[in-house]
Amino acid sequence: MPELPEVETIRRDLQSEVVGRKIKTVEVRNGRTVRRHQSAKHFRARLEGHTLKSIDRAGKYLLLGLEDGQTLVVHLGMSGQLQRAKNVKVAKAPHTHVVITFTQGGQLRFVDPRTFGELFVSAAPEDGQPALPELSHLGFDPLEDVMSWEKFWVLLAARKSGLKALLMDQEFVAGIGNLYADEILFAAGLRYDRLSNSLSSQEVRRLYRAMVETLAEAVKRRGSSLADEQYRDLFGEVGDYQDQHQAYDREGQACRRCRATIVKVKSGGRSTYFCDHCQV
DNA sequence: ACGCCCGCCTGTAAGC
DNA sequence: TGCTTACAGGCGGGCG
Repeated sequence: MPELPEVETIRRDLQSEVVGRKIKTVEVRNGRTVRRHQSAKHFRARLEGHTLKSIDRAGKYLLLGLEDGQTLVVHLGMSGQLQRAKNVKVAKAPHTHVVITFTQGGQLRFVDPRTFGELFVSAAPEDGQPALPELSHLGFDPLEDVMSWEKFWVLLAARKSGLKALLMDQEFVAGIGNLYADEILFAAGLRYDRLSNSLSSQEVRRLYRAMVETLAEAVKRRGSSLADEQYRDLFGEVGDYQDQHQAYDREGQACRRCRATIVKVKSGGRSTYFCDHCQV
């Protein structure tokens, strides 16, 4: 499932691949993907003829800035992929829902079997108005918005939530999903159900450091691709970080730190993997 | 305020 | 072998 490291990997590649390109045509092959818009026609009309100027990221959202101030927002959901097709004649993968054709330089394709992903265009901000009101609910970005651990402690203490639920709450911190929440909590040595207002200063520092370092290392490794997952980068390549996983999808295997057995429980309907010995 | 569940989806895999 | 069920989970909404 694409989380912050996977989205950031795609963002960096998009920067060299599509910035400066002009959109000639947009084909919507599955209207559900552009469900925020009144119609596929409306979505197309806002993009055609415009040039991609910048690529940013907010949590798990990709922000493709256009020269007129609009932003094409992409969320990959569970199974979304962006594919760079240099040649428009290359056969389209099944579940290709949106195809953006550039005036020169091929296509950008959105493929998404489970259709949880979406694309929408956010209007250019009016004078004095904030950009991207659709994403105003997002909390801080763990890689972009650096903060002191003391500030992080204040944020944690203001909540009385289980740590995993809090890490996955996009209004608290943006970009962490089920997989990286488990990896971060393993690295921090903290259980998923520890309450956020129960941490010592040492534990707060460990958690902040684990969050930043785990995500940064996963970006370096171009994200995680598991056997039953869909994640592929812009060029169809898998990531390398799955080899570094300490907890996620390792039920019954030996903890790489203490050799105890990694256990799996359900929490909030989601699978949670942890070491009952290392994580307290 | 918080935990938990559902519905939205499809592909894969386990179970009977 | 073949059908049915479970599971994967991001997100928004609802409920207790």
